[in-house]
Amino acid sequence: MNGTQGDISLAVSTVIFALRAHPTTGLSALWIPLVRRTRDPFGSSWALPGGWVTAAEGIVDAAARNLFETTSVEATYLEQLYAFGDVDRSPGGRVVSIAYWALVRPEQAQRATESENVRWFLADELPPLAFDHNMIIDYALWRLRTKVEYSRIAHAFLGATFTLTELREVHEAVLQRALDPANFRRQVEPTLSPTDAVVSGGRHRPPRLYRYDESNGLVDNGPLGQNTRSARVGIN
Amino acid sequence: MNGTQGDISLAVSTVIFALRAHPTTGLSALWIPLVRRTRDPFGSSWALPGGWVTAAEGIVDAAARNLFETTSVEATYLEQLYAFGDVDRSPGGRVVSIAYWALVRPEQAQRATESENVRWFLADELPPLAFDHNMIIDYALWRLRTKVEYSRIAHAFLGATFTLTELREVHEAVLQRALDPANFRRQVEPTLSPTDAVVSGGRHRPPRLYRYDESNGLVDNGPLGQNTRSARVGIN
DNA sequence: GAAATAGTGTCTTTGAGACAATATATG
DNA sequence: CATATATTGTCTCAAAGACACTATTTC
Repeated sequence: MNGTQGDISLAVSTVIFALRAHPTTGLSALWIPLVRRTRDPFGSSWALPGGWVTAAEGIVDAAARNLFETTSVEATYLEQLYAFGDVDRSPGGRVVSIAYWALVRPEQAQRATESENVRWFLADELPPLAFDHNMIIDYALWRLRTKVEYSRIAHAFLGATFTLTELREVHEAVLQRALDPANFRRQVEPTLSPTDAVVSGGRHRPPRLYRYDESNGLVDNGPLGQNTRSARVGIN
Repeated sequence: MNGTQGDISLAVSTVIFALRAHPTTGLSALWIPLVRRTRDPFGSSWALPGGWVTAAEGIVDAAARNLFETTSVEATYLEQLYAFGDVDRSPGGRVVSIAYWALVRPEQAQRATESENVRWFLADELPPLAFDHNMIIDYALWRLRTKVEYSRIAHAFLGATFTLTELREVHEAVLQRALDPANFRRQVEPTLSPTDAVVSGGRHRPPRLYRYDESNGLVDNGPLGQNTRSARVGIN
């Protein structure tokens, strides 16, 4: 038995976050790549990358595939955000969209090169987008900012090793406020493993490099932990 | 343009929580109504109430409708839980289910009378259920228990006015541990409005009745607040 | 006034945050 | 040794929790 519907289309869309310098302040800030639509509805508007779910793939796989196909990016973290299913959210047809949000590292972000159809926008300065995509991004931003405060999600923006200042600057970029270096250190250091290496070259005391203690996951999503995708962090 | 799929069915399922006395301890505990399946797959197994999403209704409306049709219950709180979309989660067909969770008050819970096809189970003592419904319930339980600690969601189990002991017993039932009455009072009292009424009749000092300060919502779901359904609490 | 729950007071511990002080590189 | 950031130390304040104590009703 296959239900009485069949005229509902199922799509996925993904809010992709990466950190880059803010054009005016120079500080690290959140950016999002958007794609230009080529057809109606909302022809030529900017929209979240996404596409249809095929029968042969799970929804999280569909999100990862669409993410890569539209932006050439592979995410280090990918989590379901929310399913949007109001009747009138897509003019001209009934579409239920399952939204995901993703975090990518700077190297990956560079792969989503700007083009006629892909452009990066500051997460807090978006133009009006197609469909309900402004609302979806608002919600993803809220979730990211909330989650940075009670989990180690910030790690997904960084490589395998990092200094405490680098980690702090990720938090500052996401939360949009300065954090006290001394207090920040005391909060996160117990969850980290120091390495033997330091970063020399600056004209000041060289900071130590840390790595995450992999024994605990990045985020506690309860019984759903396994449904969230986290790329393995390189062995070194 | 309608996508390249069309062989994916979209369903909703809802985890309904109500409080009732535990059969052995007598304390308040979480119960869930389940429905017996009548067809394969999983014929005669117990399953979450739910059904197909029709093209004419939003997904949250579909959840509310299925909830009522299968159990005669109207929820005071209804929130989206998660979209489950693994390829193999439903033998014999591709089904993506959007799960919701609901809280109902005791009066409403009584409307879901036991029958051959509807039975209430203790949330922590469930038999093996159809599909991935055990996992869905585990996640709903986790979300409820997490949310009780940082929001006022417990209110959805109670009427318009209540004593602090009644509210504390809701928290205790959900969290499965005793809470100190004095400390509990100090934590929640600032969010409540006292009424002039007290409850007399017990052979002890009569407790005051409180109502919620409606100026703040039950839960902060960020930019999605409006997508969550809360029944209005009666004026009195 | 005995019993039972309602409600208040108080002490301890813990964590967050502000901010001073010390450490160690480079040039 | 001047500079700049790294790292440690210390103080204050607020919230959580344990638990003693007082208040008010019914029987």
